Amino acid sequence: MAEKLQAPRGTFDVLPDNAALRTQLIDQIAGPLFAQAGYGRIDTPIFEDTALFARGVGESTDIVSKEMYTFTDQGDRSQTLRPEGTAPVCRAYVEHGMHKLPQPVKLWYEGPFFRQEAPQAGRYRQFFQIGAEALGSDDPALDAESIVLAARLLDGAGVTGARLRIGSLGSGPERAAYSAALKTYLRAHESELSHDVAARIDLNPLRAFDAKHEGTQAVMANAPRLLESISAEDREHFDEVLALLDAANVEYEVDTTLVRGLDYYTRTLFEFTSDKLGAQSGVGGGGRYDGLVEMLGGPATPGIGWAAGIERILAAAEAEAPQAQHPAAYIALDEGADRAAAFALLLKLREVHGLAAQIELAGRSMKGQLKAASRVGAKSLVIFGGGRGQYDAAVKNLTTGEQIELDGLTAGDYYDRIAERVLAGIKV
RNA sequence: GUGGGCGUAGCUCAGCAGGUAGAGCUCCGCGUUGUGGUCGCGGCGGUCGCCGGUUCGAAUCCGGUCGCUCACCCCA
Repeated sequence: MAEKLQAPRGTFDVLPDNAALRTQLIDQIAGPLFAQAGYGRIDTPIFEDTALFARGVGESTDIVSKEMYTFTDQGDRSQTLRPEGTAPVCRAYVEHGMHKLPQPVKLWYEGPFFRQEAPQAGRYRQFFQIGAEALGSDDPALDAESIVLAARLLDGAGVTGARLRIGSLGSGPERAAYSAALKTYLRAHESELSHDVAARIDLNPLRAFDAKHEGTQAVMANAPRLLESISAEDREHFDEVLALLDAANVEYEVDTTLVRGLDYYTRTLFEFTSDKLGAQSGVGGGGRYDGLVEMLGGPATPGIGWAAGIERILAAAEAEAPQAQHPAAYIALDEGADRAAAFALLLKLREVHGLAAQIELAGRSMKGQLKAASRVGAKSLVIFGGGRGQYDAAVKNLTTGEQIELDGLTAGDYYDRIAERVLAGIKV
């Protein structure tokens, strides 16, 4: 038996109802929000040099170490399907010399991303994200503006009850000192930690805070906190971000244990969660990445950004699919009708009169055509007669049931007369 | 990769003390030999995931395998 073909594991088809929901989110909600805040849209390639992610995202991250879709192209170059959006945007910023533009440069994007993980609720191998990046300033107001945008997007999308957790990772020597202290602490409790956490004490000790493993959580409850050891300058920056969020009426919880799985984050870090999503509770998140652009070969450039999962936003929002457009006219064909004339009318209604019009395409009975017209919500029905002497065509208002019969198919203005009736709902 | 749950019509599911398959919804037709949304009747549609075993006989029992799903890990 031929094997059944289906969408690859962890991927999905977006069918029309769902597509309408997505289009609405991106075009009606996100687009205007970003435009208002001075963010310009950017689209980067779906795949990039593997080195971009290896360097930018970090070798120690799960994303780079085991989740990338990497392939070798015909030129023997290692390419990778993008697993996240920040590194590519920074690459584009450098490549196009955007540091010469007025700073900060604000960019947003939307599209598919790829990570080879075991799929589960809210986690896919191809998933879609909306993201925003602002480069070239470390003003805390930029952090606040970015976070407010994310919050407003979730609001606009109908996500209720989302929690915003926020923290600061600090920077520089304080962060390095903290990292060393945490490693020492973790090693002292190594036997109580989960296997995974113990194995990456040196690679990425911070992620121990994120473990669900009971023993690990018990250890971490008493672990030293990064937020308490950041520099005075970073603390001041963080406090100002919080003050601005207060001013914006954005609710948040300061979380001293907040960590994220990408290496490039510094200072401000945040995450939106919803309890409507199962184990994958994160709707979106982001933070500051003041060293990333330089790491990618550009000038020292601070930056902040976030990304939110479109599937997760929609799952948390449970929004209704917008209604499809109702056609103004549905053209039905009686047996023996002049099909060419009916087709010509169809195009005339669309192209000359700008109407949404459909024509019978499935060979249904007259009764079936009436049902079909009703089902698609057509306002009017145009019936082409079968040349049995009754009429050439009839226009029926499907709401009122009124019907008028029009003869004179060969007259030059015949289609226009029909269109007139359709537009007027029969009466002229 | 590891563990739990599940795989029967397009969709949602029933059937499982083993006797060769059903419902609802959808779709199409008829009821009005030219006219709809309700209702009634009828029809289309399934190698019961796949392979093997037990049995006179398996969708129903056993083994394997594939797939889906949830969870761990991690993250959008």
